[in-house]
This record gives sequence, structure tokens and C-alpha cells, in this order.
Amino acid sequence: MPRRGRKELILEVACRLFSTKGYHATTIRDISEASGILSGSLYAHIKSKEDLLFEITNFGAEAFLSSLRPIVNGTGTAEEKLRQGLIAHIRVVADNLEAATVFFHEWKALSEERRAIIQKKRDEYESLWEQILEEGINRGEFNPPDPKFARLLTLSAANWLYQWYRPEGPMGPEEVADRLATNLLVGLSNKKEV
Amino acid sequence: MPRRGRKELILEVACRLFSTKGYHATTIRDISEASGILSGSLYAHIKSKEDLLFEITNFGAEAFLSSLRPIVNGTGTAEEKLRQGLIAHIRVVADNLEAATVFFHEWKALSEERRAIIQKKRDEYESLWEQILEEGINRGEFNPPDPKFARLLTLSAANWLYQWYRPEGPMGPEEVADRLATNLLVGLSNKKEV
DNA sequence: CACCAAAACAAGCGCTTGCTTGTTTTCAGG
DNA sequence: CCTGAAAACAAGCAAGCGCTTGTTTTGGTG
Repeated sequence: MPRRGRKELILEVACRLFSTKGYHATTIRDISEASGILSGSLYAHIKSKEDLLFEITNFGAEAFLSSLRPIVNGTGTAEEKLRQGLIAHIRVVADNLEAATVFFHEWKALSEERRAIIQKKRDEYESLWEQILEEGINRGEFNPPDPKFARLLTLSAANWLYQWYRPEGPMGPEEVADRLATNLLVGLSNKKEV
Repeated sequence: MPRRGRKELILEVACRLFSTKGYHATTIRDISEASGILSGSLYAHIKSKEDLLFEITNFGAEAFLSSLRPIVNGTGTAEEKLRQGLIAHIRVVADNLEAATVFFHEWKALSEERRAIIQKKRDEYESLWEQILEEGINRGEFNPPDPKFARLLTLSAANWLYQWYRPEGPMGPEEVADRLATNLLVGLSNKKEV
């Protein structure tokens, strides 16, 4: 029987190193050293270095998707969905900062096939956000002067979050989400003139 | 005498490869092949692979700084400065998309000392934007409900731009800047209620 | 206790990396 | 036409890479 969480330990260590040094700059021997497992022994638990990257990015993708899907498909106003979606997004970033960083920053290092899998999930995630904005516009809740750029601004804010948000900082996910939502909603709401 | 633009050719090729594959995934032999110069001959023009990365990131940093500084120090309302600054920023991205991508994405691969140099310029660039927002607030032009997040939103939009903007696309820098500014200004302007 | 698969181990293979070396070619200035 | 420095060249070094191999140790199970 496996010692408790050996694979998990390796994933954790790889995640930390990939997020700080980058995938290509991290060597199997780095992971070996940081986890206290000889590099050869690692291969009793993993198939390849790239498998680690895929598992991490896929975990990140699924975390984002599974947290946003029920919100989009649920009931409530578009504004509620936007706020809830932002909270969910920031929670994922806050709870898995390293995995989120790898997901956003290192997915290009994957092989073509696997990159396509992650790309598809990225696209799906973007389209979920689009659904919220569309719903808000169709319902008349949102009336942005420029829907395309309102969407761009929302996604930029979400996608850039991992660059500056620190879980150990003064603001919890809810506060960040709330203030972000408020700022975004100003631009989304019905205004005739600036 | 040097053949015309040999160094420039190498920088151009390196820039393209670094921006698409990443610094660590690009080998000297890749650059050699893509430029038609044998790998050994490259070293008649460069000192090291990392020098190439530094020259590119530093070029990017200087391009952003030198285009924003005169705007911040110039005359005009804060709104004008914001619009002009966005135009300048997008022009830099549009005119040097590959260098901008390397600047935003690969600067972490630099050695500690050089990373510090680039970090300093990044900080200066952020503070220039902050100056514009502060000036707008002090003058009473801007009255955002949440200055900290208004700033964050502005920087996120600017910093994420290189991820989606394509110079060959339908929108020129001016149009993008204008629409982005309009969306941001809604959130910056004096509003009591959403 | 005996068993045996899972895990850890030491060693190293084949290859690629960034870069250097010693030599030859190129080509503008005298 | 010379000359000499700059550039291109072919060859390859030392180090590091991902990963494999053959063997020993470990620890739960009958």
C-alpha cells in the first residue's frame, strides 16, 4: 500500500516550483530535492514531468469551471451571478494560488494535444462569463455603452487577479470580489453619459 | 565592418521565439536555425542567451516608460492624460507585440540583478499610472467609489492587453484606447449610485 | 514468520544544453 | 592587389537534462 499522500506531496512540490520558477526552469532534480524523494524514485509515482504539469493545469481548470457552472446555471439576477461568480473565482485563486498561477502562466508548455484540452476548458470558462454578461444585457439589468469592452474588462480583471492577490493579505476573497464587482457594475449599468 | 543589422536580426528572431515558445524553451540552436546563423557564430554578436532576454525586456520597459512619462508630466486634464496614456500604452503593445509579450511574460527568467533592474522599471511604470489617477482624484475630475480598485482595474486592463490585442485585427490602437478609456472612465467618474 | 508487491535506491544512459575553440572566409581601407 | 580585423565556420566540451535500469529495502497481508 502506498505511503500516505506520496503522489500528493510530489504534486504539491511541483506546483510550488512551477509557479515560482516556471515549468521549463524546474528540473526533475529540483522536485526530487524539494520533496526528499530521489529523482529515480519519483517515477514510481509519475509517468513524466509533463504529466505533472497537465495534472496541475487540469486541476486548476476544473476548479474554475466547477465553481462557476452552478452559478451560471442557477437562478438569480445577472448582478447576483456576477457577484457570486467573482467570489467563486477569487476563492479558487485564493485557495489554490500556486495551481492557479501555473494554470494561467504555464499551460503553453504542454504538448499540443494536452494544450488543446486545457484551451477548450479555458474557452468554456470564458463563455460562462460571457453568458452572465449576455443574460444581464438581455434582461435589461446591464446596459453597458460597449458590451465587448465591458466583457474584456471583466475578464482582464479576473485573469490578472493571480498576479496581485495574496491570500495572506488584508482582504478576504469576499471583500475583493465585492469591491471588484462594484467597480465593474458601474461600467455595466445603464448610463447615458460619462 | 559589420554586415548591416546582424545584431538586430538576432534580436528580432530571439524576440519572436521567446514570445511564442518562452525563454527557457527556446534554445540557442533554435535562434541559430531561425536566423540562418550557425550557433557558434551567434557569439560574435552576443555575449550570452540571457543578454538577449535582458535587451528585449529592457527595450520593452523603456518603450512603455518613455511613452508615458511625457504624458504624465505634461499639461492637460487627468482624463486627457488617461486617454493619451492608454493610447500610448496600446501603441507600444501594437508596435512591439512580441517584445511586449516577452516583457510581461518572461522577465522572471532573468538573473536576480537584472530582474531587479526590470522590476524597478515596472514599478516606475505603475507609479506613473497611479499619478494620473491621483491627479484626477485631487482635481476632483475622478471620484471613484473605490480608488484602490479603480487603479487595479486600470492596470489589469493595461497589463492584460498583450494577451488579446492583435495589430492585424480590426481595431487600431486609437480605437481600442478610446473604448477602453470610456469604459474605465465610467467607473472613475463621479457617481453617487450604481 | 514468510511472502511479495510497492517503493526507494545507486548508478548511469543517451541526449541536449549554452558556450568555446581553432581555423577559414569575407570584404572594406590603404 | 594586399592586409587585417570582423565574421562565419566545423567541431566539440563540460554540464545538465529527463528518464531507465537492476537491485535492495520496506511494510502490510495471509
